[in-house]
Amino acid sequence: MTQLDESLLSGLPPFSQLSQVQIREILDQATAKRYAPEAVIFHEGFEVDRFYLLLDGYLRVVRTTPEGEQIIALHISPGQLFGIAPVLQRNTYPASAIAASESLALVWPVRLWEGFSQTYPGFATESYKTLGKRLGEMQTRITELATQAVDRRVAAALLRLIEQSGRAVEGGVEIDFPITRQNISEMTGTTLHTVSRLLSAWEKAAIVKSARKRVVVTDPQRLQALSGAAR
Amino acid sequence: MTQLDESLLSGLPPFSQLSQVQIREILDQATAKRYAPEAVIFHEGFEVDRFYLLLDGYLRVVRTTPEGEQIIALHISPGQLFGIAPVLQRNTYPASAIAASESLALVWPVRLWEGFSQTYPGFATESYKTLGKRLGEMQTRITELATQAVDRRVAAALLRLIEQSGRAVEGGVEIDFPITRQNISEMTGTTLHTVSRLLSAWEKAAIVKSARKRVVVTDPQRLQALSGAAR
DNA sequence: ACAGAACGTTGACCTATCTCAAACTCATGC
DNA sequence: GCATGAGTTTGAGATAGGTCAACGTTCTGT
Repeated sequence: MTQLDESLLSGLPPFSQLSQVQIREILDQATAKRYAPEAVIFHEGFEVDRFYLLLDGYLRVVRTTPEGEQIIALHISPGQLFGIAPVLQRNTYPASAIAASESLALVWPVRLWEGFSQTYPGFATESYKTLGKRLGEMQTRITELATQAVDRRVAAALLRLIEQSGRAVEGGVEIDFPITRQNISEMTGTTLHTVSRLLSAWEKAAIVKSARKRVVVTDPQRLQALSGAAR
Repeated sequence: MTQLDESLLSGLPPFSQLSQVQIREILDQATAKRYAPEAVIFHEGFEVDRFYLLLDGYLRVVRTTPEGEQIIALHISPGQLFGIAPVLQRNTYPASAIAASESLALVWPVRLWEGFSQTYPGFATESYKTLGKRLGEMQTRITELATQAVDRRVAAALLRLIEQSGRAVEGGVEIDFPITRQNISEMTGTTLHTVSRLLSAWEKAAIVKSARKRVVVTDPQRLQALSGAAR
């Protein structure tokens, strides 16, 4: 196992207030793990035994209905803690995490959580912030699902994706991981067919450009307008 | 201002591990406040300056869309902490709280939060648990909104209501606060018309009995079946 | 006791979106 | 380099549930 470098963590919010020595301690207790696309990192309903930090790649956090339909609760981008169910005093994961692209994460056993939050200033605080953001986002999702038409929801979802995990390419911003029509439909509570039709229409209107598993937003302005943005 | 009695808090989870003396301290810093039905307790987007414990009554936690539509995120029943945005390091409330019935709450200034969580064992932990439950519930809502038909969502919403705030009456369980068709539609992302039609149909089928602002579930079994319950 | 408002019901119609179906296009592994 | 399957596109038809409209019922305040 190669020694991990302190610079991996020093810039990240949960660790930014810590000394080199402290970061070293934290790293020495971590294991680095690599996940292939579509690999399951943890399973909904399973005992919470680890918590994670995503170093590289992207994850989908997914719930599966009794009928086997999936819905994507949120995406995780590099630098974020995830699987932080321990903060909430939960002992099972509320959703599954699946690698959307080749991903690299640090992993700690859950028994270290308590110590980390007590010993390292900012660590607990940052996790709560993360949680607060996610909660807010979920509330927004609920509001959208309850009140907005499909086209708006899809537009809003795409905007959120390029916001959180966009990569500038010539002619626009690309979603930085493989994403299918099906995936997008699972984020917005619709069908892949409807998503396909919308993307086709928007491609004709030069708002997006898409190919198999790839989406580039070329005109965020117009997309924003389509999302019914209130600002 | 009348002196508050320790027994108000001693049975409640956030305080159950505390001594009489500690509970006294906490109470002495609290203000009791009464709210008429439809009174706004705090406003979405406003500066977080207090946190609350509901002693009696029921609240709706509500978000308003730019278009002015409301959606009900959750209900608060007696004994629950609410307005606990400080846990999440937020400085604005993510939603508004509105009294559904005549309600009574204890109120503390937000600056006491830190001290409470550090001084009183179990206080912080319980708030996290509450949060964890709400997060889980929200995820369930999202899943439902994204995948279930309206009748199932309404059935599930009614079941949740009688679960969390049901009162046994002869012939069934009644939702213990005034609730309109409009309210139910705001919980489920539909219209008051559709809710009215569903309730009418279910009344004919002897599953519910309802009157103006009142709903009694007479056959939870059948409602459960309608909700597409997976257990 | 009455007027007005708030809440609820019901019908007719319309349309956004889902379902079903078929065909097309890549990418991958053998 | 070809076959297979995963991902995507597009059409036609069906329908759940929203919209519009009108009316009924119960509560509230004066």
